[in-house]
This record gives sequence, structure tokens and C-alpha cells, in this order.
Amino acid sequence: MVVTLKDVARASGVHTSTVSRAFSASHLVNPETRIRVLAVANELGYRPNRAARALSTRRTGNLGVIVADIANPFFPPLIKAAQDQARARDHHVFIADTDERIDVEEEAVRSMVGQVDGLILVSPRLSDRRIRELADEVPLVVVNRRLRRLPCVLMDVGEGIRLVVGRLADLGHREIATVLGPPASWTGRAAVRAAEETAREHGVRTYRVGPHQPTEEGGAAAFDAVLDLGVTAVLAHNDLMALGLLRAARERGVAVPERLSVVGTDDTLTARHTRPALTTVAMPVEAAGRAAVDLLLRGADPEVVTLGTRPVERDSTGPAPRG
Amino acid sequence: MVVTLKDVARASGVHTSTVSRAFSASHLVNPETRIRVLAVANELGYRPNRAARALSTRRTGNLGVIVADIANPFFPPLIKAAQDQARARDHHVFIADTDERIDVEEEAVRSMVGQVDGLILVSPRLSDRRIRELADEVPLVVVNRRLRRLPCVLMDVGEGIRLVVGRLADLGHREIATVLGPPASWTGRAAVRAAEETAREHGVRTYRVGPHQPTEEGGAAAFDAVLDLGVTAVLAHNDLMALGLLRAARERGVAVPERLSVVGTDDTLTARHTRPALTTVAMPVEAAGRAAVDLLLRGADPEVVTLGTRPVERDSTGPAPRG
DNA sequence: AGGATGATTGCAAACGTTTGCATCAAACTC
DNA sequence: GAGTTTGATGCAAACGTTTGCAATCATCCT
Repeated sequence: MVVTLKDVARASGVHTSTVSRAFSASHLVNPETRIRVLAVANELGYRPNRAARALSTRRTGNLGVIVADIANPFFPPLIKAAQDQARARDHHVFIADTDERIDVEEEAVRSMVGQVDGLILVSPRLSDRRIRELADEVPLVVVNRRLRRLPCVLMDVGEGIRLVVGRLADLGHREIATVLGPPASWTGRAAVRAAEETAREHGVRTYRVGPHQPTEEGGAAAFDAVLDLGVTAVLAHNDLMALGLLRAARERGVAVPERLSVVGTDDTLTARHTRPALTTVAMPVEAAGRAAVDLLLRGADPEVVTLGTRPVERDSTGPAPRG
Repeated sequence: MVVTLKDVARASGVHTSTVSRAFSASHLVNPETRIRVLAVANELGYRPNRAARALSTRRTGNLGVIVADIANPFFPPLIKAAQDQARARDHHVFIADTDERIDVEEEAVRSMVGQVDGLILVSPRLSDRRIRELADEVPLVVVNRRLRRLPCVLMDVGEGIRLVVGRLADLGHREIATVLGPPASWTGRAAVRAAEETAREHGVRTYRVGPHQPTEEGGAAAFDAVLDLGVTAVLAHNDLMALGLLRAARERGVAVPERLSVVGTDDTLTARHTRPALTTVAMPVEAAGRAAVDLLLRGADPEVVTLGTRPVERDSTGPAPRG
């Protein structure tokens, strides 16, 4: 039924080890033999059994990427970039979606350990301790979370956020709210920290709302609280939440940006198509995906790659309304 | 370093086979022994080696899902639904993105054969023949493509399209364009067929534009041709392309829906947030994901599951402009 | 010429599980 | 109480590769 090395060996009159070498160590076998063996293998329709190979070599040729939510438009470009890079390095990528749930994340990780040569955890929700434990079992790199002595790829949201907040201050805003996403989000905390710091420097007051789910619904749910604060501008944890805020604003008849300026984070494709188009902070997602794969496959010493971010000003922000 | 069955066996004074059975055939081992063994295994931090298990049993506990483009918002909900269903059936899901490229699809399929117990091909671009060949190597189910004697999950776009076209006819439209996506798209062809059929019944003329890439850019690229035809309504292959049409219309100063009605397909999340909000045909993506997993794991006779679709009328469609 | 070198191949032992079969004791059957 | 079933475990052969080692043979060097 299924063709194995042994079949190919028998059919071409050599030992299985020679066939094996013809495939994976071609310099160790006579060119003529190699060609003959490959021809026979091809004719028989031989396909190497990856499980067996993995058992023997302890390498699978697969990488795992674990993300919180593929439906969140932030992740797909990162995944695709990682995939391209991995393909270029002769590896394949398995993706798992954790549904923003820590138990599912744990399970996904567990299922991948042992069938991949390395793991990329994107914005993981697991505890630092758990991640370090995992790092002992399998090579891994963490994206958007800082862990000492582990390879990390970080997007410096602070950079973009500082510029955005400065810009809002220039536009006359004196009170800004930040809408929080998952408490375990490293970037989220970094963004809030940068926002509050910059605001203080500019004599702008800040308030926090949330945490809420990092979804459109989560953003909508935060709207009333934002309104009650009486702020003139709001920074959302991501574009999805900003979308929810925009929708809620429209439903409540609050004009954006005339009465309230709304800023997202991520610059996902949809940001351009909201009504009004969303001002947001663009993240270097493709670069992050590629960097993560490189870090993983290079297998070098723990290293931190930091990538910059920049604000994209569109129509959801404007001058503060006159008091 | 890494703990194997043998280690657990030695530490708990039984044979490896007993340890193995304690895990995967617990009714064959004395309850007391089992508990002791499991305790020891747990303490030692034993994790079964999946490659070894796969080699021995020829089953991996993994399913593969292959999609054209995870960045296309049509796919993630399907993937997530499949993932949930698989998890409920004690399986894991590996995802691969083919980037809409047939060679990458071939490669992705190849890499998965042998490391999954079954494959779900969503809107595959491979030839019928190739898919049938694959079906001999690995159990598979095809989503949104009809192949005799293979298990398929189909979304009956025709149903929704017929209703939409009827509605456009009622609104006074007499000339409609369809913008084509990838020629290999089964749903695309079904949709166009349904549209043209229904149009004919209503005495409405139809034109075809394309094919173009099923992306926002593709949609924008089609706009001029649509405009030249002088039609009053256009059906896009998917929401992304409709988005592109909307953007191009705005840039060219063509009012939607006053001068041109635009209809998408898929009802992705973004459809709600375009300006104007997009009229589209909602697809039963979650149901399809679940059905595909069920078909695969049930392993029953080839079976075809057909799921209905329905139009969602929003603001991008309206009465035809008076001639 | 005689030994050293290098290229090519075969041999066989891993890799970590699962599983059919054999074994053995204890518990039944009549 | 001899024979039979039942339950629990061990034994060893798979599963399909890879790879260190040894064997063979031709070639090269001096």
C-alpha cells in the first residue's frame, strides 16, 4: 500500500541506508547510484514518512505559531510573513488559535511541543513562569512580550503612542481616556505607560477604562464609561476596539472627531474603511513575523529585536471641541 | 534529559507496555497500578512522543486545514469553528495558508500528508484530478467545491444571489455587472451562474468583468471597466473586492448607491463598517467548518452537505438611477 | 610495492511507541 | 478439584527512518 525506504531499496538493488542517503545526504552516495535510486523512488511514488524521520532525527521541519485570535486582523499579516520566511528556510508553519483563552493556549502549546522544531508565541497570555518552563522543552521566541534571557521580538508601541499623544495635546485635548484590553497584554501595558507619561509631560490628564475584551464588542462596551468621563479623546487598545467605539458613538449620536477623537492601534486593513477613517498606530507586523522565524532558526543566543511603530493620522481625530 | 516510557517503567517497576497501556488503554491495566504509574509519570514530567506514537499507530490526532488566505476575513471564522469542533473530538488543527498560489497549495498539502489524519481543503485551487489523487493518500473533505464521490461541504451561494438579483431587479436595475475572482473558484462560478440565470428571468442584462485578484486591489482594478459598461449595479466576487469597488467609486466621485449599487459576498465583519455599509450575501462559514470536521472524523461514505445562504441588505444598494 | 587515503556502500542499532501473543495466578464452573 | 475463564502483566516484534561504524575497493603517494 504505502511505499517505504525498504521497497525502494529492494527495487533498486541497494541497501535502505543508501536510499536514505540519496535523499538526505546526497554527497555521500555515488552520483550514478543516486540518480537511479531517485528515479526508482519517484516511479514507485515514495514519500518519506515524516514521523519516522522525526523519531530518528528529533527534527520535524515544522514551526508552530500560536496566536490569540486569527480573526483579529492584526495577526494574519504576521502569520503570512512568518510563513514566507519559514518556507524560504525550508520549514513549514503550523498555526494555532487560542481564542484568547489561556487554557486553550496551554493546550495548543502542549500539542505542538514535540511536533515542531520551534514555537513562536505571539502576544501570549501565559504566565512568565510557564513560558520559561516551556522554553526548556522547546526552542521558542516570544513576540510582543519581554522576557529576560529569552529571544523576543518587540514592537515599540511606545514610540508611536508618544507621537500620537503629543499630537492630540497640540490639537488642544486636555483629557484623554485609554481603553484597556487584556491585562496580560504586554504591548497594551507599554502603550498605556507611554500614553500616560507623554500626557503628563504635556499637562494632559489621563483616565483608564476597562479592561474589556479586545474585540469590537469590548470597545462598544467601554463607550459609555468613556463618555461619562467627559474626555475629548480616547485611545483604544486596538483597532477592533476603536471600531466598537466608533459604532457606539454613531449610535449615541456623538460626532467623531468633532466631539470625540478616537485613536486605534495596529493599523489593520479595516482601519482605512471605517467611517470616519481611523487614526491609529501602525505596527511592523510583517517584519516581526520574519524576525521571529529568523531568531528561531538561527538558534542564536537569546536576543531582543525591537521594531519601531509610527502613527497614521486619518479622520477620526481632530481639534478638541471648545470647552 | 527527555523522559520516555522506559524511564517511567523503570521508576515504577513495571514494563513499558504497562505504562503505555496506563495511558492509552486504561481498562487493560489494574486500577492501582495505573494510578501509581500515572503518578510516577507525572512526577517525572513524562510527555508522550507524538512522532513515535504516530509511527506506531499511523494516527496523529491532527487535522489539517488549508485555506487560500488567512488575511481574507472570510476564512478565520471557518477555521475557528473547525478548530472548536476538532477540539471537542480530541483532535488538533494545523492551518496552512497558500497565498492564493497553486504551487504553494501543492506544497502545503504535501507537507501535511503524513502528519495529519485528515485534510480539509477550503476553496482549493488544485485541479480535480490532483485532488482525487490526494484523496487516495489521505482522508479529505473539500469545502466549496463539488467533486463526485468525495465528501464535500457546499455553501449554496446561488440561493442568496438569486434573492439579491431579484431584489435589484425590483429596484429597477436593468443592467448588472459581475466582477469575477479566481477562475478556479467553484463558488464564484456558481454565483455568476445563478446571477445570470435570475437576471435573464427578470429581463435584466448581465456583463462580466475580470477575472481579478480576490482582494481589495483586485476590486479597485475592476472599477473602470464596470463604469465603462454603464451598468447601475455590480456584484463582486467577495466583500474584499466590493471594498475595492467602493473605494474606487469614492475616489472617482461616483455616488453609491445613488449612481451605482454595489453588492459583496461573504458578509465578513468589515462589510458592516464600510462607507456606505455593504449589502452582501451571508455565508454559513461556522457551520461549514464544523460540518467539514464532522465529515472527516466520521469517516463515513462520501457525503455532500449543502448549507444555505441569505442576502443582507445594507446601504450600498438602492433604486436604480433614472435613465 | 606497500601503505595511506578516500569514496562508496552495507550492517545494525538506535529513536519511543503500540500491540498481538504468551504467561501466570486467581477466580470461577459444575 | 480438574478444567475453564478472566484479569493483569511481560515479551518482543513491529512502525520507517537515520547514522556511526566497518568493510570493500580503487587510487594516490613516495
